[in-house]
Amino acid sequence: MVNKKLTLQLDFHSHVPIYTQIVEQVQSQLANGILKPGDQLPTVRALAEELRVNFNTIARAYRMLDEARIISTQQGRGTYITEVPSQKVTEKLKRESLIALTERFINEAQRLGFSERDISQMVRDRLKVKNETKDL
Amino acid sequence: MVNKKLTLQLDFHSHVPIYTQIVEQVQSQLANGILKPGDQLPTVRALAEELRVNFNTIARAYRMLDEARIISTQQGRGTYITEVPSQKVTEKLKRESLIALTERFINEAQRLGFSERDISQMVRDRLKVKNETKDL
DNA sequence: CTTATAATTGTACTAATTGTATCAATGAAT
DNA sequence: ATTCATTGATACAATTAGTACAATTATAAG
Repeated sequence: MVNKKLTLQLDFHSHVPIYTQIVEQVQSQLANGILKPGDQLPTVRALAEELRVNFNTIARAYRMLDEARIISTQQGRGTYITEVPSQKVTEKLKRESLIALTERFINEAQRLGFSERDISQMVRDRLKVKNETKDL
Repeated sequence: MVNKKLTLQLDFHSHVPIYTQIVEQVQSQLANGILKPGDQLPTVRALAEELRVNFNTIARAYRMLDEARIISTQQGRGTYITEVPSQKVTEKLKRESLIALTERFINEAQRLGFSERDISQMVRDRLKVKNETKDL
């Protein structure tokens, strides 16, 4: 397998800045194993063109990921997922991914007009259903 | 279709405040389908200039619409009609989409390795945070 | 093989665009 | 005249875009 193309879903109407969306999704994909240590990310310009965004916006996201030691950006070479991210980092990443995932979920549900009660009830409900079918 | 220009009729002699007139007309145009979810509204300054009004008046109207969840204003980016599902969506459909949404969420979270406890705890947690920040 | 040059890539700094916050001025109602 | 809602003026903050630059790598000339 070559050139796993980084696929990002941006919501330009979201209140979440583009660079934050990029950061979150890269973190999530790393936590999920979609991205792996050593993988090269697209160049700031390439990704910018693909996402129809200014390359400085990508650069900003990369800088944030770099500061979080998640990627390593090297002028003139490219950007790569950091090798051997510590157990601590991956745990933290997973946690943050879950937070981001949960918030997206809640926002989506509320956008549909559901109350907090509805939402938490539904989560309980689905977890329960999952357990019951598993026990068959 | 691009750049549907927001057209507002203001009555400067009315005793109804300008910002109220703006709020009402945007609401009305949304209800009439003249404005649709995702549509970008003019910037506060652009609309202010067009209507010969101070941009703070526009900002105030936008803020009210934002608080009413009708639009989403984003500093540095712009203002958009909120992506809200129409009333035409039946309760049943909504329910079904919440189920689907919830199951996708749970599956994602479990794929990240989180337990059911983790997941429901995180949902409670995020809902709580949301409430607290709202009350500021 | 060494060196010069171009191409590619990230960085830094600045500007432009957009909404926010605060307070002052205006004007109508009492 | 006082009060209060409305509007305006000004300064600020956040996001994105523009431009020039520096580091690395690739390529070609000698």
